[in-house]
Amino acid sequence: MKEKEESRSSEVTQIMVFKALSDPVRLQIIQYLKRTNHEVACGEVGSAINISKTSGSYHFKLLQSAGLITARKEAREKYVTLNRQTFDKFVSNFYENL
Amino acid sequence: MKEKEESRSSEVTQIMVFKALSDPVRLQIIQYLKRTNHEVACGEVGSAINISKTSGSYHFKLLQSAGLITARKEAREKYVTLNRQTFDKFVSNFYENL
DNA sequence: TAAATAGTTCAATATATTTTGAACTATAAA
DNA sequence: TTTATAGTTCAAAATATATTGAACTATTTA
Repeated sequence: MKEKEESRSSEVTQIMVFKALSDPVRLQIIQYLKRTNHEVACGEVGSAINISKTSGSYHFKLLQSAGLITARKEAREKYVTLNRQTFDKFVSNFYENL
Repeated sequence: MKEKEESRSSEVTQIMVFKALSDPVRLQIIQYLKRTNHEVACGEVGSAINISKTSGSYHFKLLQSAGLITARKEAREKYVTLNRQTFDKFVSNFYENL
């Protein structure tokens, strides 16, 4: 039987994931998202952790392309949330999958 | 009761660990070390994955300071091995510990 | 001793990542 | 319909990482 295709949004690699995780700003974003534990607008996160919107935009995009967050655009705002699947697949099981 | 001190070799942080893991050369080193599953000299790893000794030296040092490998110097050679503890603490349990 | 081997250090270069502000798009509110 | 808000894009600048070769230390072998 054919392997189930990961409905990959343009291919996430192990390195993309670790690179995304190796920045203090992005770690703060992730912590914030885990704490709130529900969709939040980028702007809310950004002001909570005190970064410019430009910088926020950069970091959210990077987290998204690493598959660590999913985003939904509603009108003016972009709501983001953690994507557990990627953490499970690339982080928690990293060693075993090596 | 006082917390047990992590006999830390000059403090490993979450970010150091992820930074160390977000490079293709270092991932190859780690894969090699996991496969061999016992002490190996840096030179052996280096030639297996085809990198210069200077580059090897750089990457092994970085992996070491991130606590991902431990090293033992015997005469001319430096034997390295993976340090499971760091993987467990900072990688496998990353999400839970956030 | 001389030559070879394993690794480190250094400074230079190359490359990648992050931050910034200005200009932009799209939606919402006055 | 102007003004405000949320977010993006761009190019420039700042900063951080990685690669290189030459010179080095220490150990081993001839």
